[in-house]
Amino acid sequence: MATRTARRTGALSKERIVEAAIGILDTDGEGALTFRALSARLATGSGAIYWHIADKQALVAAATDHIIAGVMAGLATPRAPQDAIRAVALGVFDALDAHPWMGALLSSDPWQRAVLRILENVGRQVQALGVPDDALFNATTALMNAILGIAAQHAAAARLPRDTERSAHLTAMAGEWAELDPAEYPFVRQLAAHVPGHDDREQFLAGINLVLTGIESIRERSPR
Amino acid sequence: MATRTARRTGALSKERIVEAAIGILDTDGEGALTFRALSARLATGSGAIYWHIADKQALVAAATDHIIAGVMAGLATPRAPQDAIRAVALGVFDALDAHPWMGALLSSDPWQRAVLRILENVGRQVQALGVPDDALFNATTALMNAILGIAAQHAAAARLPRDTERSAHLTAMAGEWAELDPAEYPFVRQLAAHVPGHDDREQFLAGINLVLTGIESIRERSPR
DNA sequence: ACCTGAACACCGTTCAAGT
DNA sequence: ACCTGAACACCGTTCAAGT
Repeated sequence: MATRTARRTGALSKERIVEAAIGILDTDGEGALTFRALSARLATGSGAIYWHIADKQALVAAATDHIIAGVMAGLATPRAPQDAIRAVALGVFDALDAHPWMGALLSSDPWQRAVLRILENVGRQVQALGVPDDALFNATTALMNAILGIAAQHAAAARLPRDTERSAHLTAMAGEWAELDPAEYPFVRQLAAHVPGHDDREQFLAGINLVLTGIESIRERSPR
Repeated sequence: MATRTARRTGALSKERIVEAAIGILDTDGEGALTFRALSARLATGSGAIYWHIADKQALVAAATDHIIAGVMAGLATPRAPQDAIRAVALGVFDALDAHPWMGALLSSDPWQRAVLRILENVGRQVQALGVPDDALFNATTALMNAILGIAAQHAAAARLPRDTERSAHLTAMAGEWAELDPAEYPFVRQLAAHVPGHDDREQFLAGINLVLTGIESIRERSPR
């Protein structure tokens, strides 16, 4: 009887759990992901989830990995390594835009699976760029810092609950910045004035390009 | 009667609370900082703290700011902007080594006070470097990413409870890395082989220098 | 083997009541 | 104005019991 496993449109599985978690995170934010909410959505007991996943951290890590794996698989692979690196970076940027809750994990756990996926992809391209072995680690880390730095910014934005509260928080922050002692914080105040008008994505790409320029100049310095 | 305010070696204050919090965080890690533990250490009621500080996030932010402010104040200011930038970066690095729990906040809240302090300091030096206005923001952000990237790494390390558990976790992680499919993760595996032997601080400084090189090459490209 | 859901051991935060 | 500490409204996780 094949109906046995189909009792509830298929039994619980790690994949089903991860997909449900992503649904909650995307719709209601990271604060809404609790084992109670998750088990309600899956029409199961709250303890059942632990049969398939170790704990909450593993759950969020699996959700993040699920999305990053999809991004990496869907990437076009351009001829030039520089373009490939930009493609990876923008892929992560756009994924963060759609799933800002990933920022918290990506920027706080440097050795988890999703980060290793990005690292592998970036590292290979840096290698293809002809960067000498002794600079390979530094160059790749600098690019990862640029990518994960934007993850941190999305994480910060994701922590603000809802749109209304979000804009309230933003204006409160802008007010706080304006009140910074001009004698003590001239640079930050000058920078803050430029923030409202700028395009995040373009800004991010410019940061990646700056690091690429730096890597290039190292390569020129020690040819072969 | 002057004895009135001295009832309990001085009344509660934000500063006393922050210092007690730092004590707990340094000794027992971020997991140990609870309002119950904190109020016990201060010999007060758990609700009393809320009279002086808004909530837990504000408490950790104040603790981080307290330490970073001290670091920035104690900095020697070298002649060359590059040296000044390196001094700021290493100051933050060493503070993170002594107080790894700061990593979580520094790497996750880009607009909090402690981060603004670092940003102000770095930004001024980048300006002194003669970087043109249109590249100023990018150059400073790239340096901040390098500094806050190391904060994230310290945060990850700080989350591991005690030394015994820590080394167990590290070997478990090394084992996990070794088991990564060699066909899928050649770069990560190659990099992992180099990790055990390397000096964190030196590595960090090399990353800062790479970004400085990149900034230099931008400056050369568009003089004045 | 897989699932249930009550129970456990915590949290941060609030607030009526005190001084 | 400042402090007390019980109470509230949650959490993640465990585990005896079921199928």
